[in-house]
Amino acid sequence: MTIREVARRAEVSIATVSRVLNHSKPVSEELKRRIEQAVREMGYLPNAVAQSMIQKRTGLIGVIVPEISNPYFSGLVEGIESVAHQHQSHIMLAISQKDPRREMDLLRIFQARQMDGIILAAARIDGELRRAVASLTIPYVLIGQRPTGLRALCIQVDNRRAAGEVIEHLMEKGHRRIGMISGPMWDLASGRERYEGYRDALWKAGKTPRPEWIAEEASFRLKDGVKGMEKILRADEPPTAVFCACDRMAVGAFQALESRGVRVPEQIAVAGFDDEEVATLIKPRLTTVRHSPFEMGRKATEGLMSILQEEESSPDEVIQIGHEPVVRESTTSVGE
Amino acid sequence: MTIREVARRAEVSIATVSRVLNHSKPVSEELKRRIEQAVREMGYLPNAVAQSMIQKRTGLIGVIVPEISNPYFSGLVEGIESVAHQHQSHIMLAISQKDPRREMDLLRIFQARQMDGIILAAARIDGELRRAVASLTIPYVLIGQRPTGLRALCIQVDNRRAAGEVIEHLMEKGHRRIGMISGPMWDLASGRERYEGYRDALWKAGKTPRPEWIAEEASFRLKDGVKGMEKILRADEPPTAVFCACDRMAVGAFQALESRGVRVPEQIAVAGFDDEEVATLIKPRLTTVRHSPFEMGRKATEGLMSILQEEESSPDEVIQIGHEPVVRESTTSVGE
DNA sequence: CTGTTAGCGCGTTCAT
DNA sequence: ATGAACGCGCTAACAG
Repeated sequence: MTIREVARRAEVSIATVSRVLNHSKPVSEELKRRIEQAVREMGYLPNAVAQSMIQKRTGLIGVIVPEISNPYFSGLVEGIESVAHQHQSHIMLAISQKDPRREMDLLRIFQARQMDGIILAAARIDGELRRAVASLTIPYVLIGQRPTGLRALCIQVDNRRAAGEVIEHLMEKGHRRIGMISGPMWDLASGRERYEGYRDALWKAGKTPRPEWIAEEASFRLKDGVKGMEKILRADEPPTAVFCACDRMAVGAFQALESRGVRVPEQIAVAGFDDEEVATLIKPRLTTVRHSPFEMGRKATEGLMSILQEEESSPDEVIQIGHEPVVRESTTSVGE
Repeated sequence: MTIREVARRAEVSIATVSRVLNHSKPVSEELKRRIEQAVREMGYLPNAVAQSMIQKRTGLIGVIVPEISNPYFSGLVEGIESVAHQHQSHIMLAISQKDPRREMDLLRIFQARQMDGIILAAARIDGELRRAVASLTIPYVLIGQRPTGLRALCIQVDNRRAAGEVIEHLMEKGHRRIGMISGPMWDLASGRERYEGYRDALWKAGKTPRPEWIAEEASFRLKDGVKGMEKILRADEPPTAVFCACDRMAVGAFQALESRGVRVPEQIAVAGFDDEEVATLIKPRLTTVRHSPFEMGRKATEGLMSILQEEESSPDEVIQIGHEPVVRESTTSVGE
């Protein structure tokens, strides 16, 4: 079923059919009628692959995320898709499982497949992957981090500042011994930034947290929160408040505290990060930082689209997405 | 950057370059060496769009889901992607927002874009959409439902049976007055199936639930669970156990019960469906039905792939995905 | 083994 | 306003 068959049926040339289909040039009412009828009768659909080849535009955005069963990334993808849809574009979604080699492969594949642009939300962009990104020949946007020495549009949350605000909140509540359950420092860039925000906020207040108050776990899962809190509770003089790198770990921390009979927030205040749905489902409800992965996805895609339209090269810009501390019952206590 | 330039640089014909790149025909070591060197030096990448056009195979699977910020669908997509990846294929992901018109548009677009196959996880497939699916010219797999009069491969959970098992569990616990908080009957197909499983299980046991024990809410969200439970509590003689169409609604039911000082499971037992992560995070932990959206995605894609390879037409088969009731503290009580 | 050529389906000149 | 012919980048069939 090609344009040629439509042309034959309508007894016109393929050029005329193309003109009617694309409204590219005026065509007499008579021929237009015959062509539209033929198209309708045959249920003809233009081959988008052939169109892409000529127009040198696929209307496809390549999206790489480490995982998707995680509200952060699914929200991100939903934001991306919504803007792509507005621009008549579609997304090719690939899940890297945090594997840098797979991420590099995907960059190659997306280039070969002539994506109009790429949105990369990799766990960490450095080493070989950083070089691969740098040598990309198509427009791209980075999510969640700003790799050094890479001119690019980056969309991220100001993790450092947001974490600092949580710590300030805890200090206002009177807490002086504040610990943190952190994920791996070198996995997600945001992990390290949240730790630095914690550290610097204390530092600015003239405090230095004891090493025993800081648990650096192997991943960001719930069980790591459990382990982290258990570790912290073993300190000679445990902290009165603990900041967790993400809500999921905070839930784990809750569980560890509960199984030891430590009450939140009366004995230990707990704060998280991300404001996932679970933050309002557990008791006490969790103080955390709200931000919008959906909005990040939107902004990233809008940025990409404007690059595509204006034919700009990489704008080397960082767009910070808004965040907002949300105070709930898990930190209403006043420390010592 | 085309194959022609590579050929020129290696001083061979484009056909020879193609042969080396695709290992399709033997080429002398000498030429092979020169070509591979040229490819490396130029960083040449074959244009996958041009390849698709010739091979009549894009290596692309179109995936339609109503939403993605929902563990069910993100798990599904992750399963699909994992198998697609094994088969060197990629996925084009589209989010329909449950809009049947958008779903129909997407079917057209996916056909125009020459997808190798389509996986459709629509909320409901009927009316115009059902006709659009039926007239699809490319292989497809349906997720979560079995529309009448449609020969197709369908992957689903046996919602009826699973819901029945939950009810049986409740009856074994001694419950005789069992209610249900259901979502809209005509939105998701699974919603109705779960209700029917509930109804039939009671019917088989010779019981007929009172209408006041059944709350049919407008959607499957948490707040609908709250409303549903409030409604049920207004009954003259409230049930001693309530089955909820999904875990999220069960959480809402928990909240409604808590705000009224009704204790779970001592005064009312509550069960859910889906075994989302939250089921183990709330207290008491939720009795529910575990099944694997990831596995559904895998099975769907494997089915699709075998259709593609064997050139079979629609196999008109229903594959039931395993499920397993998970009994936790929310139903440990013994009813009256 | 290697090179030349003919399309894949379509948009777009260029004549008419 | 319309049609014939070319080419997008590549693979495959055909010669040599």
